[in-house]
Amino acid sequence: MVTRAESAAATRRALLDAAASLLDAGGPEAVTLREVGARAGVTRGAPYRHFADKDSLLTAVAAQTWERLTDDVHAIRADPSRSAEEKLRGALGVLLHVGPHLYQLLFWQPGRLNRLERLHRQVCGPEGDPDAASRAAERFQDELLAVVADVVGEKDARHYGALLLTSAHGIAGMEHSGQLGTDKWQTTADALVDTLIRMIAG
Amino acid sequence: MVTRAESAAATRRALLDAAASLLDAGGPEAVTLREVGARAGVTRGAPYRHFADKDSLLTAVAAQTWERLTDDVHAIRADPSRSAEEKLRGALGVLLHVGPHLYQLLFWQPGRLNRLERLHRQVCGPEGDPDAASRAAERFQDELLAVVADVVGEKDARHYGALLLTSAHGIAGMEHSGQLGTDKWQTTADALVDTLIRMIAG
DNA sequence: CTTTTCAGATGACGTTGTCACCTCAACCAC
DNA sequence: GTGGTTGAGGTGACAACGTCATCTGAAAAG
Repeated sequence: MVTRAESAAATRRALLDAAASLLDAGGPEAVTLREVGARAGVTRGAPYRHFADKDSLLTAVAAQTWERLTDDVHAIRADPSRSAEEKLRGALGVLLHVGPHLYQLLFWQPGRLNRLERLHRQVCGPEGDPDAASRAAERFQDELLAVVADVVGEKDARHYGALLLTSAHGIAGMEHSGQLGTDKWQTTADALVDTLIRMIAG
Repeated sequence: MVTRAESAAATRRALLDAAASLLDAGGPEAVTLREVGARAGVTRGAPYRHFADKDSLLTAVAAQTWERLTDDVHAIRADPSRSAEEKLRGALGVLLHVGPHLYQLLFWQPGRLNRLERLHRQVCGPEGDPDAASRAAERFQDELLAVVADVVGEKDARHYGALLLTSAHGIAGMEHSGQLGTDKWQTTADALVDTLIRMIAG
């Protein structure tokens, strides 16, 4: 016997998984609410019982992904067999190993707010609550910040943390657009991360 | 009296300008072929006389933008009143001052090839010609490479050029998503670029 | 002048996000 | 138990979009 809440939660999970799977495999254009619904075993209108609109669904996928990445970095941070520098390399590697399309979603911000969100902000005041995805991304950045602090010290952690995060972000983007392996640069993401860490820590 | 070629060239220019303007102002979702056509004074079907499809139009906008940026960097490189380091700072600044939506287009790659392009490649052989946008982007990178070489020397130019380009790319992306001015990092794009150049050149 | 060419207009089609409305089984108070 | 409520999901419909086939008219070519 399945209760209604269980069924709904399962459907919501299935919708998120289907969206992430479709995005990872076929890119943003492959993510249609109709196909997401079909993969989750429901029809095109059902997602609107769980998410305000398509943007909200994608935002939820991003939040879920950020949480997974945060857990990954947390696990690396707790691994006693790695040095501080190796932990930093691993933490940045977590970002660099996300699939291109899913990665783009992590740093994507939805368009204008839809009707429902606008109503929600109007009712709960302009300070409703920041995006769930933004908060999840912030937790990831906190974990990364802690790893950086173990390498360069608490004092310079913010400064070098921002530099490392932005640089890793750019390395990921350039790699995903296939512009790192060309004849011009002839380098790899790993080599660039190595150079960065050596410049900062070494 | 306007000849037909002149009229067609003017329409093509108007289409490109309209697309760039719409993208810059309203983001990707505001760029519809119907609105682009209307801004250019034609109807929705006319763009297909100048571009294979919407992706080709956007690619042409990207190519045009890359060429403008290349000229900007070239002008900075020829300015005798700046030091090599100042030229490098200026060249990276050219990238960082592109509007968010237009910037995203620069590093965007269109989806699957459409029918017409596929036919073209099939007729002209698999080695038709690489994307016009890719070639324009490569020319920009050549200019940047020359600026970097004047700072770190010819030998290390490729290595540090890749690092600078990827890092600047990431700084731009994080700034555009509004994640640099937060309480967590409290830094600016300029400060990060400064740190980078000081680490490499200083 | 006749014919060809080609930029542009127009109608149509399939797909998509979204909403209003309907259904029906799980839930809840009594 | 029973009757009313709730809420997940299905369905029809609509507007907007990219795209194509077809038509038109004027510039170019002969």
